This record gives sequence, structure tokens and C-alpha cells, in this order.
Amino acid sequence: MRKGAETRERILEIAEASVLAKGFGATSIEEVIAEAGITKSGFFYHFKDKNELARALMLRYVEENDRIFDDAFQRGRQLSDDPLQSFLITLKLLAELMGDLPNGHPGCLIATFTYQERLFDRNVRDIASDAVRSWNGRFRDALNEIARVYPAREGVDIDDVAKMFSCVVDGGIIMSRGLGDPCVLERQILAFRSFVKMLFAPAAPDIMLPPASNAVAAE
Amino acid sequence: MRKGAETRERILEIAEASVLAKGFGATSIEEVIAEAGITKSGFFYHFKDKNELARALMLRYVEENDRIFDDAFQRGRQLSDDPLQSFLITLKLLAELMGDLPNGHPGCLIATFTYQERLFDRNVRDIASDAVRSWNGRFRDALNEIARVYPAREGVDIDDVAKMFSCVVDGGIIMSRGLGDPCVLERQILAFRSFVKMLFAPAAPDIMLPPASNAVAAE
DNA sequence: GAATTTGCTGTACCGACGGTATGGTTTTCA
DNA sequence: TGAAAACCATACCGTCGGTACAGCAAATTC
Repeated sequence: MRKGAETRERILEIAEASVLAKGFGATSIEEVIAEAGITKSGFFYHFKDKNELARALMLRYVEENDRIFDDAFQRGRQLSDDPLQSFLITLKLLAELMGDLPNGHPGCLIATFTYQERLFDRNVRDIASDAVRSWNGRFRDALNEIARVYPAREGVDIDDVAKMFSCVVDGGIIMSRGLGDPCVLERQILAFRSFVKMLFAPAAPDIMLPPASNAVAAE
Repeated sequence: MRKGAETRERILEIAEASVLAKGFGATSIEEVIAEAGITKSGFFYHFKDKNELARALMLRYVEENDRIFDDAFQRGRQLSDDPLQSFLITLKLLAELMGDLPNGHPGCLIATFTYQERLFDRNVRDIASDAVRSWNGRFRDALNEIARVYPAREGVDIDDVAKMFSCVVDGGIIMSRGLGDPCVLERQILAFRSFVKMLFAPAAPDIMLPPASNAVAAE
């Protein structure tokens, strides 16, 4: 039946907005069903309990984000054969995508859930961590491909740079919301892009210069 | 009276741990008072409602973080006269501080509250946003001081780099918790440190800029 | 076109929790 | 010693998550 899937989707849509605005624990089922125009029985027909709602929300979120990354990376590769250029294009696309949202980014479900981990079972947490690992892998692969062509600067681990994207996005979303300025997120992604650009740019000729006399800062 | 402040502090301690683990909405007063060994009346003697608990938690968190930053920046300045070096030392200290926590960073209260904004009144949100603005200002000042000595690379806004610290920390905390790996946070701060280092290092030769005469920043 | 499944509504109820109220008791300090 | 501070005890209300069960209309299948 088509109608069942529609109602289910509507519930998820409303629930996601509420979770991102108030947190999962403070999201009341009664409020969701009131907005969805159904009864409590209708809700429990689709989700046997609140935890299954969480699971469905998480799965939906991960799938949508996967699609977004698929698209951005694919279009980056289409627009340039050079791995560095195509990655920089991908980052630009992602920055624009997140900056163009009318009311700012609605929020990262994984971030909220991570800050409410005690509310969910192992299953939901595993979906989230697997997704994060997969996204980190994407960026690590792209960066390694660049590193095969351009020599990366020493002292910076590719794995950390890969993880930095998600970190900057999650942090950027929080600061955008906290300061009420949607631009922060977009500019943070572009700042990360500058970092990547510098990382693979030809090294400065500092090797030929006298050794630095700063023992403290050196690890 | 001394004992009242002690009890109040104990309540805040327990409540903060619960909020960071389950979210504010899911933190039950009954659970807090049970762990604190007081009655419900005792709780409402200290806080007239849950929102005032939120306000107190936020104020406490902001003050403690202010102290941490004060200390880190001060020690950075003590260990070097060079603005870049002292800032890099400060970042190193902050990275170590957050990495040395036995069970990983407990979480950023501002991040949780931002993801549950609908639960708090304007006052609480203002405390949070003012604190973030103040911290951003700290980093912006430090970076501007560096930029007066070392030429920053073009195309990167100092303000964005300043904000990036908090973003990377918030994102790093989330990923550390999500992946169950406390090291992520520390390494992300160090990755940000590498970014700052590169930013003020002499420009690469392919860019048509006069060769930098300050090799000290490069290491 | 009868039977079954899908997709709900309606009602009733339980226990936990946030919050209020009120009155009492001990501890602490001036 | 007396007042303020720092609680405790009890009772109560409304909301919410969750369960249980009975029913019913529309769609689908046989």
C-alpha cells in the first residue's frame, strides 16, 4: 500500500525536525502525531516504540547523506581529471549546498544522537558509527589519491585530514545555529578547503633556511 | 552558608553528566536527586525550575572554559615571545589537555544545548552565544597578532580560522564519542595546529609573492 | 465477490516524571 | 539565642510514553 509509506514518511519528517530542535528525549510522540494528523494508535502501527523511530530516523538520515556525498564526489570527478582539482570542486559544491539552505542547516542527526547516546540501543549507535566511518573512508580515499600525484606536506596525517571534514561540518552547524549565522558553516567548509589546498601545494623552500631555534613548539 | 553551595555544586555536577549523556530533555530531576542523595524539595530549594538548572549549568560551563583558555593562552605567552610560537604552544597544550582525559572529553554543554534550543529561554541561549563570540574573539586576536609579524596566505579569512578552533573541537568531541576513540579530538586539534602553521609559513614559490624572510615559523 | 491484509481510529489504562504547594525540621551563623 | 538557611515529608496535578484491545474502511488478493 502506498498510503502507509506516505504516512510513515510524514511522521519521520516531523519527528526529525522536532529532534533537531529539542532533542530526542524531549520530542513527544503526542506532538508528532498532532502535527501529522494521526492518532497514537496510528503512530504505534508504524513504529512499535520510540527506539524504532530513532532507528528509522537514523537510517533515513544516513541514506540521504550518502546520496549527497555520492552526487558531490561524482560531479567533482566529472569536472576535472586531476584528483586535487576534482576534490576541491567537490568541497566547493558541498559548501554551496550547505550554505544555500534557506534557514541554515537543519542539523546533523548523528551529532544529536551522539549527545544522547544513553537513550538508544547498540543497533542505532552502530548505524551512526558505521556511517561516520564510511564517510571518513570516502575522504581518506580521495586524499590518498591526491597524495599519489602531489606530495603532501610532512607532519600531517591524511587520516586526520579526512576526519576533519565531518568535524568541521558538525562544529560549523553548531556554531551557525548558536550564533544565528548560517554563513559560518559554508565558510568553515571553504576554510577546510583552503587547508587541503595548502597541504598539497608545493612546499615552501624552508629546508634551505637555517633551522628554527624553537625547541618548545616542536613536538 | 557553606553547605548549601556544596549541595548546589553536587547537583550541577550530576546534572551535567546526565545532560551530556542523555540530553537535557531526557535528564530527569528524580534521577539527579536520587544520585545526589537529596529530596525533590531540596532540589527545588536550589533551582526554582528546570530552566534555572539549565542556566546555572551553562554559566558554570562557560566560566570553567574561560579559565581553561586563560590558562592555556597565558602559558603559551610565557613560553615564547613570538606570537606564532606562543599560539602554537597554546594549541599544543589544549590538545594535550583534551587528549589526557581518562574517559575522553565528557562533551560540550553548548553543543548539546544548541541542539535542544527550543527547550531554553532567550537568556540561556544568550549566555551560550556570548561565550562563543568571546572565545572566537580570543583566537581572532591571537591570529591577528601573528599576522602582524608573519604574512598570512591570501584567500583565507582570519576570522574563519579563529572560528575553526571551536568548530574542530565540537566536531572532534562528537566524532570521538561516536567512534569510541578519544584520540580523535586531540589529533583534530593538532591538525588545526598544522593548518595554522602552514597558514603563516612562507608562501610556496609558484605563487608570485616576494620570498618570505621569516623561517622561524616553519618547522 | 469473498476473504484477507493494510492502515489506520477510539478508548481505556498504567507508571514515571515535571512541577506546585504547604508545612515541618535541623543546621549554621551572627 | 534567634533568625535565616538548608533542607525533609507528603500529597497532589497534568502530561507523556507505552500497552492493550476492539473495531472499521479501503485496498489487494484469491
